[in-house]
Amino acid sequence: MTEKDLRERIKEVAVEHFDTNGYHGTTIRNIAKDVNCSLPMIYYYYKNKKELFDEIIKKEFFNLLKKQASLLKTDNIIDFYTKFIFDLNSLSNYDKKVYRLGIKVYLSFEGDEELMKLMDEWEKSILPRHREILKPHLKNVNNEKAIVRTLVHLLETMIENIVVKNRYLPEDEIREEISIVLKS
Amino acid sequence: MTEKDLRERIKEVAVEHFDTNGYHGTTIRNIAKDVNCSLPMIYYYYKNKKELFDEIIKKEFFNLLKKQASLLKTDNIIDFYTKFIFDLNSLSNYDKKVYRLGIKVYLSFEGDEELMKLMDEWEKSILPRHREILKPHLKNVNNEKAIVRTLVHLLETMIENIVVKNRYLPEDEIREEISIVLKS
DNA sequence: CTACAATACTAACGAACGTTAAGTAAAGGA
DNA sequence: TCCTTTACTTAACGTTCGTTAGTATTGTAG
Repeated sequence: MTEKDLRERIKEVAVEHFDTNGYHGTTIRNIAKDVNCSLPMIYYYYKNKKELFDEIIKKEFFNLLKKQASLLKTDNIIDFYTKFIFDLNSLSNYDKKVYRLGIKVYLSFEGDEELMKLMDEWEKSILPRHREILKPHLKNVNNEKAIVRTLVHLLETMIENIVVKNRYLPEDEIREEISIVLKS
Repeated sequence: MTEKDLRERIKEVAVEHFDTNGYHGTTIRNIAKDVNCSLPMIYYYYKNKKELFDEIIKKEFFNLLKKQASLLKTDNIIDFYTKFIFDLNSLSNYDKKVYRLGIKVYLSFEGDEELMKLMDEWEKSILPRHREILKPHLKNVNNEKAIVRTLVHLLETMIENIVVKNRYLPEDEIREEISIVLKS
């Protein structure tokens, strides 16, 4: 029965349900059924539905973001960003669903104010971080700020395509688009 | 009491609720309360909850898209796209919420398979349409396809920023980003 | 004035929800 | 051997949900 830690299994199934049916569309009963455990076991490991959801965003999603943000970068900036996006294609299904859920909260389609505040803080860190990465490569351009902004916007859509819409983006298409922005 | 058509008022309040709380988080009772009518009146004008939601997407959202897509275009392509995006800032609150709901369905965060299919069809029409618009302006470039794709991706993020995240995007920032892609 | 449709309401249905009370089974240290 | 802790169960609580049956009110055409 306890092939895997039950607490973990509950979370995995919960990700599935929250992703497919949304917070309000997800029921503890259905999670318990899929986990093949009794209903109160969910409450044994998690205080309530909201805490289960929060743990997924706060731990799973932000861990994913941090792991992704700490990727080593190559000296070729276009290679770096291409790889950064392309690797999302091979994220595990679980990670993709966690990511998807996170974006849902990021777009304020779900979650409460507390989670939204976490997202806002994260968002504020995005532009400066990429500006730092791109700084050495954008020395002799006058519209550096706009280029960074455009690139970040472009990255966002590509992430959404892969993670949210579950599309496969080929490496050369990613490279083409990034090049268009960075070689302007 | 009947200052405005009740059927219409129900739909307006429904947009508000679906937008804020999602499909499953929205209750007919709360809609009725905000409309200040009795609960069964909702069922008098709409078959059920799903039909109310569907009408918002099928009629309101797609009308909005069509209206937007039929905008007259200027001879300057950068002006055209800048205006196209910038004008979203001054969409009415109701239209913004309808748009937001539509994007939610577009990203398959909500709605059933039928609605998703409508979205897929719409999505397929996007690239060819912009390719047609851009064709005369991208004659002597070899990566025309990639540029169109990049532009559409960029437009998507800007739309999301304005409509979904409810940010104000200044005209010059929009113009800068579009120029970066189109002048490459 | 009357009859009949359209519009509105009160009240309630059964089902499903989040959550918890209360108890059992197993395990491990004293 | 007893006792405490951990892991788990059945059963039920009260609430709210979508939906509808049944009835009253209103507007209007004859």
